[in-house]
Amino acid sequence: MTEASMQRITRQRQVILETLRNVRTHPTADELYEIVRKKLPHISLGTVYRNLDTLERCGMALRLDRVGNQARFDGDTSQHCHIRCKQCGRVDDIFETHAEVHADAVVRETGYQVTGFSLEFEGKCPTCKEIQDN
Amino acid sequence: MTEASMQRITRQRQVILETLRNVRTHPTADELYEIVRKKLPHISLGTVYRNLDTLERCGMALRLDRVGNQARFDGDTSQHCHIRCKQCGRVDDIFETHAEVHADAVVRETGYQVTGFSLEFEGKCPTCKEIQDN
DNA sequence: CTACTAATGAGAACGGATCGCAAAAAGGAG
DNA sequence: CTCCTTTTTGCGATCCGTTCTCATTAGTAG
Ligand SMILES: [Zn+2]
Ligand SMILES: [Zn+2]
Ligand SMILES: [Zn+2]
Ligand SMILES: [Zn+2]
Repeated sequence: MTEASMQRITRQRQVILETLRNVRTHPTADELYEIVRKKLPHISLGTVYRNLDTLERCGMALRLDRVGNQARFDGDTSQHCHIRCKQCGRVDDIFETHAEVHADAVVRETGYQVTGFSLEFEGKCPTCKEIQDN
Repeated sequence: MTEASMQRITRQRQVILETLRNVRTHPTADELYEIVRKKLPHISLGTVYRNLDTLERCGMALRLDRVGNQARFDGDTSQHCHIRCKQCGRVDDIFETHAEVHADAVVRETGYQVTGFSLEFEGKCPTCKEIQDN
């Protein structure tokens, strides 16, 4: 399912995607809901969840699986990885991947049919680092 | 908090840790609960959760976050990574890491104080692969 | 043994995510 | 435009993994 093949382009779907693409924060569903509500005050949280799900299945958004206890979403579907602040939960992008990973060796070791991998960094974000230092 | 400094060594705690260490499946809390119940029929699920939490804080167990919608736990705290079957959720170990990751470059790019990273593979496990082929 | 405190069992509560359903909206045909 | 069909929405109920509460139990020091 692609953007073109999505059967209805509703105002809600449009605004949700637009908002997700214009934000760099990898928001949770309810964070996105709060932002979208400024444009569509009567939208429901369920609609946000449903559309995020649809967008993910269309390959137009990514679900960052349970970084913390809530799912986060990413409107940038290009290849990049993430770093998460252990203290405040903030998630930032890492576009230059300074890593070399050999999946073929994993296949030999495990017998799995490997379809991908995710490399995620964790640490303390600049803001939390500064707060700690004071 | 270390093993020695844990204030009480209860039978429940003992059995939970023992069971977790003797299992290779990276069980969820309720899977572990079912196994432990065979030895301690009156243990409660809450106790399993509480002790897994304690063990994690003592560095005696690992919580594998964001594998599916349930947390999974690992009694092997040595350095290794995991591969997860997208179809059935099974998690296996990968002890030989065929990957080279440069965290220092990430520090430069993001300004984070990087404390670690996790590399997780995903794919289809041997069992699910065979089922599909038939 | 007693006294003190941590841990347990049972169940209620919490919270993120999903579901069910009637109403609304989108799109197509004429 | 109207009429009809199908998708989507809003809203509330529900699910389910996890955490919390609290009276009771049990580990440990002395
Ligand atoms: Zn932070
Ligand atoms: Zn991103
Ligand atoms: Zn499998
Ligand atoms: Zn493991």
